[in-house]
Amino acid sequence: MLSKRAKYAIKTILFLYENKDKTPISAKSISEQENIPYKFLENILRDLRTHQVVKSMRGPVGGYSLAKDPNEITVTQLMRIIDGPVALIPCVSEKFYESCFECTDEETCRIRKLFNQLRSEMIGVLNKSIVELSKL
Amino acid sequence: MLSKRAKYAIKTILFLYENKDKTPISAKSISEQENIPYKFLENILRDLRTHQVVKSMRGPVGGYSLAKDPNEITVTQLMRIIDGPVALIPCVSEKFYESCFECTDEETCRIRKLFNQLRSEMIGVLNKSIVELSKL
DNA sequence: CATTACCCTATAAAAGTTATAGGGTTATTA
DNA sequence: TAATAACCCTATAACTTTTATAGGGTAATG
Repeated sequence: MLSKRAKYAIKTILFLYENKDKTPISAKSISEQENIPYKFLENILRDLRTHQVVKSMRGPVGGYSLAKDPNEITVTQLMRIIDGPVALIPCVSEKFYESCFECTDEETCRIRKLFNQLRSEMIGVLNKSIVELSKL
Repeated sequence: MLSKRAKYAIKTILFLYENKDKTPISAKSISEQENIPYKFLENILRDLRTHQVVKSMRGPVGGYSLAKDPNEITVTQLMRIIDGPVALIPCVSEKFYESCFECTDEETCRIRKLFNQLRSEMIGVLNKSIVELSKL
């Protein structure tokens, strides 16, 4: 399951994109309009900032705006930043690989083959940019 | 992420299928050969039995065997029995639908559209039978 | 220089995952 | 017919992750 954190992150980025003429937008404002607990949102925004998806301005009239071309921001990226691996088992993850100690041989593991194929298909769907997502 | 429970379930069913000439097979034997904690396995087997994927025989020389044609047992089924929904958000789940109260309108929600498409693709990959999985 | 809004660390409440404990019941087979 | 092997069932413990909340610090605008 997608975590609420990740869902909030996607909603936040979509919101910033669709209101990019009004930026920067305060966390408080995002929180109210998207129904995201304020302090929880701040925490998420910090992650997004660390990963340079979002940039911030301090002081009154400060707030957040996208740090890069929205065509370059994908759902996959956001999921990886917030939730970690897209893959359903760690031994087929591209960015967060870990051997799963249950299986003795990765080369012949059928479960691994199936979930590797699954990961490919998932990324095919999720590699949509925020611009594309906005048009759905 | 796939839970260990689900992974154990898949391994168990695959094991029963590939040793179907020797059935019934005791939980103890499965536990040892597949490296699954015995009591945990019993618990998983109970779920599988309840859902008629597996049947059991008591007494000495008792154990477990597949309750139906292995061509009819799919990975999707096992995942649903053990982990619940395949979908990554509840509002697009076929078997475990729940409205996600964050979004106001399901019809227009773009996140929903994307994850609905994702679920379709996932099921396309995961609807493999144990027989097919065995051949991978 | 007061206000607004971002910034940061710590921690708590709740839920989910991964088992473990301890015993009860059934059916085979010696 | 009794010992034994194996399934059956409930409860709960240990651990991790998720979902926040608290409380204050820091920068920049008007």
